[in-house]
Amino acid sequence: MKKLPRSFYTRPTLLVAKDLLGKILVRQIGKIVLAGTIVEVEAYLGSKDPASHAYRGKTKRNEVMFHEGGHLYVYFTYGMHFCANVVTGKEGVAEAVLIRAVEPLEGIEAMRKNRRFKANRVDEVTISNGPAKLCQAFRIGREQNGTDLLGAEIFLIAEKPIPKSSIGASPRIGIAKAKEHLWRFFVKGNRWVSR
DNA sequence: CGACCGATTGACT
DNA sequence: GTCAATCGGTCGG
Repeated sequence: MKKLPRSFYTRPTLLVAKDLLGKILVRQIGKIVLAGTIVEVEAYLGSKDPASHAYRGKTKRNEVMFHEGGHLYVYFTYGMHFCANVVTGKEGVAEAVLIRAVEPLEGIEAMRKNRRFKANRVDEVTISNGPAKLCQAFRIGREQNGTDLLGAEIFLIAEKPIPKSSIGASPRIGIAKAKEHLWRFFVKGNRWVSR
């Protein structure tokens, strides 16, 4: 049960993305603890990546992407959804990894309550098998943008690594540009992986 | 300014 | 499978 150190996040983004698989996302809300295993991610490489929010430089919205690795970048999209990214690399490097899916471990009933829409349609898989779904379940929104992942509110803990043979790669989902890159990584066969 | 559209989801045919 | 929801960012005039 060890919190990942800053040095985990400041490494090259594609490396961090693959290593995030299998790590446990922990969210403390007062006395409530929510936790889940990360099973699907996508890397966004800032200035090198036309699909990244930071491709055209720093703005008010994407400024957290330029922070030192180990912060949380939360953005609002489609007029109703939030998505959470782990910022990677050194200060000034606008790279991040989108957390696309987690397998719930702890606080599952609280997560279910946090989800909007008809609760009877939220089963154990759909509770957190997508980037905006897990943000609802973990109560991550505007206020969590910029959160330091070395703090007490939101952090990651190490687990035994996923074997390389169990990690799949594919093009990223839902983007129009840079589809040639296989920058989506997921745990093969895991039920919470989206699609 | 105005028009367009997005790192998505849930509802419905 | 198709489509609306809903709003802030981005880009063109």
